[in-house]
Amino acid sequence: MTISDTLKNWYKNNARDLPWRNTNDAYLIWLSEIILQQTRVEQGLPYYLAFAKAFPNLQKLSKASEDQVLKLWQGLGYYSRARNMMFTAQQIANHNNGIFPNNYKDILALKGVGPYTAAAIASFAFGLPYAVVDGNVFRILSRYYGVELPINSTKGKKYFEVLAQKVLDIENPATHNQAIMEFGSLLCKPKNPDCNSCPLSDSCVAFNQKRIALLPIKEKKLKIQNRYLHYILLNDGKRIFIEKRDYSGIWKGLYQLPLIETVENITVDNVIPLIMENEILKNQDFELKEVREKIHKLTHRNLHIRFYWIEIAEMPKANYLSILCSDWNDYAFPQPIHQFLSSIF
DNA sequence: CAGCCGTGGTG
DNA sequence: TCACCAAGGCT
Repeated sequence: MTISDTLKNWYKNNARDLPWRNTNDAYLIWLSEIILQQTRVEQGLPYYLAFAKAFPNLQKLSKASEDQVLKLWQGLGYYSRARNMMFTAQQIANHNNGIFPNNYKDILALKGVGPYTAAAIASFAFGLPYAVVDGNVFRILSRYYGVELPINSTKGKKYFEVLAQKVLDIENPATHNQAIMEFGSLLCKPKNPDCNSCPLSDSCVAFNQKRIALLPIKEKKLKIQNRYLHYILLNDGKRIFIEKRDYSGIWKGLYQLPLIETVENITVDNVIPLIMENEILKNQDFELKEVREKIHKLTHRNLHIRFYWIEIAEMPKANYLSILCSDWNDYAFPQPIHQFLSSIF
């Protein structure tokens, strides 16, 4: 019994029934893999179902509007994935006769597709012998073989790539890849792995040396910085202003309320003059109805967000998109803004 | 290549 | 509570 045999045998008895495992359609497999990047199955599943329904094939996706795609992607995070997916769909539709590339090199060349996703698509859709190396694989291999190289170092990544490829069952790459990831996801978990029922524990270096909790090793901690965002909900009873974010920084291409960003965490009283200086409220009478605060934590930022709910007699002329309050949910908003608007309207 | 890019679950 | 981190990739 190889480690792959054990994993596949375990998988046969423990696999979840997931929709992208019941198809050989490269488009649907690609869609699922993009959605699942840095995303839990439970979180990505409803998005996959919605996308597969709205865009059952690559042609349909290639003709979609960016706003439509971003609206479907709303709440999933890492919004560049959605834009890269559109770019790739259009490229394949327009320059490759709509035919999804069927070899590793060409799959890897697609925008938004890196080594992991290329190996996943190549093996699941085309049965090609490429080992996936994701967070699960890092964890399983580092524990089973007792590898102490940091998984986020160049040296470590290279080492685990080679090791994963060596362990791969080249006769059954698709099943092997599904099995090793499912095993890592359900049994060999980051915390409290179920070593008591693990079929590999006898020969697992980390288990035998009681170092399960110490592996895999990850170096460096990223520093979390603060940002201070002041969003203005300007409302005349019928309409509000919104705008589309640009394609730099967070929340690329999503919509937001008129924004003032400050370098420091200044008080509400000190923000009011800034609001009054803003083009949309210059020389206007307005009433500040309510201020709400929320700290929105990203992986690498703490966003200190304040919403200023301002009532005004008549919407001024301004370089914003004026929409009906009742239509607010037609637009893709970042999660904190979506939650705020959802509590208002 | 180190920093950037979301959201939500977990212990 | 809070650090960790999940089927990573881009620049």
